[in-house]
Amino acid sequence: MSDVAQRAGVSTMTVSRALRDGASIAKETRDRIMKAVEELGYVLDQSAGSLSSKRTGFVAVLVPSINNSNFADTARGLTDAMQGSGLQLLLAYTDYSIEKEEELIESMLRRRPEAIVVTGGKHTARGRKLLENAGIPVIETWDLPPKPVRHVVGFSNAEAAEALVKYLYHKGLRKIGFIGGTSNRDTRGADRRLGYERAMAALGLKDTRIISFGTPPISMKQGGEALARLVEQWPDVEAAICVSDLSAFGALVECQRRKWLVPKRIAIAGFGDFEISSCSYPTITTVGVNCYDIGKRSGELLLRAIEGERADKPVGAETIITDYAVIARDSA
Amino acid sequence: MSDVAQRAGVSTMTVSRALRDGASIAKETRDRIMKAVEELGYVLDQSAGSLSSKRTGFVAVLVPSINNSNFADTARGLTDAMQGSGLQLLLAYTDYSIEKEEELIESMLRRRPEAIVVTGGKHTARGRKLLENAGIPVIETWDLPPKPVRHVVGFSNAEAAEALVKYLYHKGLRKIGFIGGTSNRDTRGADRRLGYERAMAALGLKDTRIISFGTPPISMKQGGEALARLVEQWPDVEAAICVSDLSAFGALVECQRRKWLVPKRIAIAGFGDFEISSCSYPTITTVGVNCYDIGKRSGELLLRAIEGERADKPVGAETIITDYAVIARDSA
DNA sequence: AACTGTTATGTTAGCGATAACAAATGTTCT
DNA sequence: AGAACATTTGTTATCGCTAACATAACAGTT
Repeated sequence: MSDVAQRAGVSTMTVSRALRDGASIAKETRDRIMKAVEELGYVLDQSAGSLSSKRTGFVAVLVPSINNSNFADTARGLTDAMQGSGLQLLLAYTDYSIEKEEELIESMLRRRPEAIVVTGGKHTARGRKLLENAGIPVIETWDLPPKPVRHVVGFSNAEAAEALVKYLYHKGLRKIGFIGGTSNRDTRGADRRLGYERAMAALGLKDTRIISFGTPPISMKQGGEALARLVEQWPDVEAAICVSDLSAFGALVECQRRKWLVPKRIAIAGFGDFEISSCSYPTITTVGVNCYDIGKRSGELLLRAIEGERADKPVGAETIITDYAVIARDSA
Repeated sequence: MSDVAQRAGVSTMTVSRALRDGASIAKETRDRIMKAVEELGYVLDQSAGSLSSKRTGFVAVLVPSINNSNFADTARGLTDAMQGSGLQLLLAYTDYSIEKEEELIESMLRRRPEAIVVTGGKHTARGRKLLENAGIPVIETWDLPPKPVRHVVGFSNAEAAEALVKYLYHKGLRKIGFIGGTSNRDTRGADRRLGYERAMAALGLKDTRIISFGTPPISMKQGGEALARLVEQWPDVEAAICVSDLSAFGALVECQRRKWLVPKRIAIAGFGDFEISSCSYPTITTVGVNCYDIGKRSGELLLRAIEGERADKPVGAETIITDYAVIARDSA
């Protein structure tokens, strides 16, 4: 930077001002500096600037997987919301493990992000403590934790699954099964199963039919295999709710392979409104959950929260509940 | 850090050493320091450390879209390769625009990454200059640029598309069409179209049948619509090569909707070997391109390159050509 | 002309860590 | 015992930038 300053005949401070906006600087001087910058191919060192200004411009984001288009959409919503704010996403994926999440929280905090967005409300004890003591806005997404760390942008996965069960019930279906992954690593998946069980009980349907198969996130192929197991174990099953649209599609294809008509022989429903559900044949009934919106609104909240911190007026803990809706299509 | 030092009765330098590995420090002292760290909830400030050590630990990665599972796989390969190296991905997406890429290259370079990975070999003039003068290892992926900036990990999209045309030809198909996006923003898509045209010419098939529809990346739905246009314009068409598996699936579903048998009435082929192609019914013939491997091998190359820079022995420009293979399935 | 206010630039002192060297302590060997 | 070396810890000086304040230059007001 001092090279640039020398070339433009000013001090480094003036160069620094020229390279940011909002600073008071004569247009003529700025032009001269920009010319020098261009000639020397100088690129500002933001890591040094961050240290001095105590503003890194980072926002840490932890998602279970980037291969999941739902979370990719959330990340896109976040990026879009932060457009023009000078903030940059620091994205990492936890692989659906809260232990890995703990590690990542720590390594993210080392970068001194100005806010952190995590997926879900379940963390390791130490992970939670790290978040609480981070001294920056924390947003938990995709869930409604009973005891949030601070801000929340999400919805109740259990409630959404309940709504889906009720929809099927109104369609006259009674023998409804649920297909999901084995372990409880995927806490949102576990919540959906819980919602299924609660709704079944509330509707007076005593016999639950649950297949737990495959490590989350359960794939299309695994969805197909899970369906096979479901109908083998309960040949009378009339409908299958799948923990995600991917597995629902796998189940649907398994039916096609068997020449079973969907929803006549068996109804299929998914979760998440992935693109595939509106494009498959038949189209898949699912629960739309506004993934992009979760990101977008998290981003907006986070901008306000960062602004608040900076002005020494922290915003109170906010909980933003995002919409979900049963999307009735052809498969159920 | 000085708080920790005081509490442990040592200097900050000793704390710094305790928090990194490989430094010579007495086990007893380290334990005492770790205890103080734990008690105070101290988290190392890496942005300060980076400035001092001139090592940020960042690797910048630019992909067209994170919503595309192919690129997500590449990102996963990169992450996996860098596991344990202390390097962290700084991921951003260009939205298939080289102008946006230019902006992102600059904003990434401000963070002083130790290497940068970009998708494709086509950049704006300024973008290219920034990469050339960055003074760090540069890897271009997913392509074989005629004049690479430095390292390359990829394959020829044109050649892969040619192989697919030849496969269909050997199956006895002659009236082969191509479905892709409109603009040339997606340079890999354009390369695939080029490969299609070259192969058709080489096989003496004069009549190309090309539908350009939708802004890349072309979706499932658009794939369906594109197929409709293709058969409307050329009712005699026998096969459709789609620029990606997503559009191929859309095309396949459009056929199902019309009660057309695939591949009997029309054969369908995709590109990329997305999960859906092995799960749909019928399964989709496609070109597998080892997305994960591109990331993994880029990561490994990048580690070597960073190591080389550090030891002041820059590694020579390398070009790693990854495999692709026509995966014969049921749709063609 | 003297005062006030505004705008543009410069000066100084860090930000929080680590590199490089120096010093202190302990260990081994003759 | 004293030299030679290894191991552990401390000291000092940055890293490249920006905050905060100081100063200069100029315009407007009385």
